[in-house]
Amino acid sequence: MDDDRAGGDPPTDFSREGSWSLGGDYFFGCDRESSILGEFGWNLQPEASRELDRIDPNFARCSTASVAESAVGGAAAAAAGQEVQARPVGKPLSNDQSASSSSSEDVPEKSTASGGGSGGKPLSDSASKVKKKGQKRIRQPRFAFMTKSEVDHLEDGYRWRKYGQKAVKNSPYPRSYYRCTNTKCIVKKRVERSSEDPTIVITTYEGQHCHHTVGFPRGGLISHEAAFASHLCPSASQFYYPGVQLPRERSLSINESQVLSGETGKSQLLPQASHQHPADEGLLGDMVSPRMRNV
DNA sequence: CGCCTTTGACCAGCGC
DNA sequence: GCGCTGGTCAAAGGCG
Repeated sequence: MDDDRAGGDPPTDFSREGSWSLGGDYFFGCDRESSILGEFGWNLQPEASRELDRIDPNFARCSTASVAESAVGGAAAAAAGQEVQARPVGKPLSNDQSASSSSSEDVPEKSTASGGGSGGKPLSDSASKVKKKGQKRIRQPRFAFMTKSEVDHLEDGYRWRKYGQKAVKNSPYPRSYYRCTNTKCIVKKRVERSSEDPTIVITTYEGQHCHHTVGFPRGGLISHEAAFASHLCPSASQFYYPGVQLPRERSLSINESQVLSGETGKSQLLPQASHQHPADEGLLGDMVSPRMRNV
């Protein structure tokens, strides 16, 4: 239940997030994994994938997701030793059309130069920013997942600075916007709670880190630990990756309807690792259902 | 003192 | 064309 907002009833009004919703179903296969992950800055060894396979063959194909997610939330899940339900997600795509409109935004950084960010404004130059008129905001690769946690901001090995918060329509919980504190890094992430299940935190990452994770000044564990944990936490799901278009079949292997209705691969993975540090509560809570969405 | 959070306003994209 | 909503900016305040 929790994990799913059954039937096309997106928790947080994803449907509305045009830009975040899929521009087209993009999944990628294992081949892409590493690259994808790499793009996101989640550098994991191939073993991770294998590890995953070993743990749950069913997810083998989705190892990518697993890895990626694990890099982020998986760690926590693993650490916390909580249940992990993997489930791909995708917004029902409306097909090509939608793809055309919103997906167009993710045009690789070419479009713009200025847009990218270099910038003009002090802090915000990040890539996907709203630049001048006429210039579209550039979307970075994104993926989202749901985590069961009491804390909104889950630690993932990087330092984030909150730069905004907005009330979400149809949800009593606000959505927070974070940006990587590394000046050279343009990664951003959004954090919001499911309106249906407050215990679920929906985190969406955008962009890729161009640096290594860092320790937490304020305490917490470091990336290594998280990464390690991630290996133990195979969560599966599929990635929606804007830049990669996968074969239809693949993208439909777990179709949206399933996803939305929560019927899908709701596999529960029980990470045996409990490498959790007492202070890690904030560390990516318990991954509930990773949802990779395009962007 | 530096960094981070909060918060209101502004702007752009999208749907109707 | 208009209105709504999402996303971002930037000033102010708080905390370590």
